[in-house]
Amino acid sequence: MTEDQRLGWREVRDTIHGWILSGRYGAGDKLPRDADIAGDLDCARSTVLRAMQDLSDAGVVDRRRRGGTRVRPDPVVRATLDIPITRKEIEGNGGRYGYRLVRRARALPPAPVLAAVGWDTPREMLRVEALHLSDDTPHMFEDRWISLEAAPEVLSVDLAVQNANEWLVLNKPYSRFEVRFHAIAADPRLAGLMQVAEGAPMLAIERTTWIAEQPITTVKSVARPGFQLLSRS
Amino acid sequence: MTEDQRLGWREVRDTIHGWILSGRYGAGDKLPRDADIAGDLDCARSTVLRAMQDLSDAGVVDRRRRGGTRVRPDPVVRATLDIPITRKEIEGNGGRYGYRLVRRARALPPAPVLAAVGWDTPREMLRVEALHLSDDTPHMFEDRWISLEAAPEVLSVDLAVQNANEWLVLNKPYSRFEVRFHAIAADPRLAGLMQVAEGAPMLAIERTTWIAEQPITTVKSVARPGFQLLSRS
DNA sequence: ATTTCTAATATGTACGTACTTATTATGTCA
DNA sequence: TGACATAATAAGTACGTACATATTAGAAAT
Repeated sequence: MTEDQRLGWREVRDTIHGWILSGRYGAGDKLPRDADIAGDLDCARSTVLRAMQDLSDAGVVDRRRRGGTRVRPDPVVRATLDIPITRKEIEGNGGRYGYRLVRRARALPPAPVLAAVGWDTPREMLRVEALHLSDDTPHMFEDRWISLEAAPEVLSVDLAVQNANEWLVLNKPYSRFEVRFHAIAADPRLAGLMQVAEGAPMLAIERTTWIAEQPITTVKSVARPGFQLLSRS
Repeated sequence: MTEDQRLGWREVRDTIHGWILSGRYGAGDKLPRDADIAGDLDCARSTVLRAMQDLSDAGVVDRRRRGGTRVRPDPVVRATLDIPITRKEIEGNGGRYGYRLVRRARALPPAPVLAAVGWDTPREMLRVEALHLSDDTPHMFEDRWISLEAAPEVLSVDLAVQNANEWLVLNKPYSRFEVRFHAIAADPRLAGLMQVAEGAPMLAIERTTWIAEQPITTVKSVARPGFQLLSRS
């Protein structure tokens, strides 16, 4: 009746993590080989491997093929956060979703946009500005630039009706993306669009997506004051 | 000579992801059983399992034990971001790290702090305010509350010398945490401490950690203007 | 019709083997 | 001493089997 079951990979992970937290292995120290740990804990090497891969994903240890496993010298807090489709987020909070196209124009991207997509020379892109509304009050403003090379079909989409974000999500898979978060002050135009005081602090989320090194779109979304991004566990 | 190797789990993952992106399986659709996919793609079920678990982690599909695998109806962008130890971040950017204790006092936590740690009734905590400096200019200000039940030893640490964050990282492992990001305006006191204009927009990062349902600490860190959090891939 | 039990089923876990691959020692030659 | 090839090593991948476990569909009972 005593709990003498074999260890599962989560238990193995927590055991190893415990060794690190207790100081038995400090920052930079080399851990035993997977095979030896497996022997000590009486489980299969593949179980230790799984445990170790989880610790590696969590940023607790570094693993290299012949170099073994070491405790990461610079512990980080690794947060995973989900950025939902704005419509879903609003509807999930019980709001009525609304969408308003503010601007749609072909234009040459300015320097910050070029930097975001990683281009040296400007090439014409489609610029789309839009407001997402929750119960008719502004929830988020987005200023988006779309590559006409990666997504020429977007020119024939009626963006007054169809939300550019959702069209892209459905039609333009990406292989790589980058997200930045920072705080900005509402300039007069943004303040007017979002119906907030000029200079109000707002959370900006900048996202860029690529497919095979070719940029698809870059977007700066600015959220309603009070908006929070949350990540648990 | 023709590339007729068996598929690896990443290739299997990308193949399945391709089915979803191409619309062959739409939002909410049920995918074939792992075993059938394994048969179709000529690989082991465990390889499909691995691929599927990756897609599940990435938020692309939902898996349930007897219910099978379905395409997630609400695609999300899942970003993983590393929040480094402030000292490491400053030193990594080539700055000289400095630390200044602003306040250290026992106090009863106000409502927002109670809400963050999940307490109903206030119990005395240690409040620590500190500035992190890069080359003597303010980089980040933190307002921290530490549970005296979870970490009574902190009372005997000289926080004028030792940074509370680093002491906690080294001495108080946590099992669960929560992070929030939002934008705030600098109030007069914060503006003075951070040497920015009153009302300047700043990125606030609020973190709370628990060990076995017992809160350890909650901290609100406010970063220098221009500070960005970045997440790739 | 509603609840409760039971069986079927798809994913999840664990194991052990065989083989691959990246990386690091080390040993040889110039 | 340094450059370069070579061998040793530890993690990574793939597979197949056996079993565990959650969940759901359907049958049986109320």
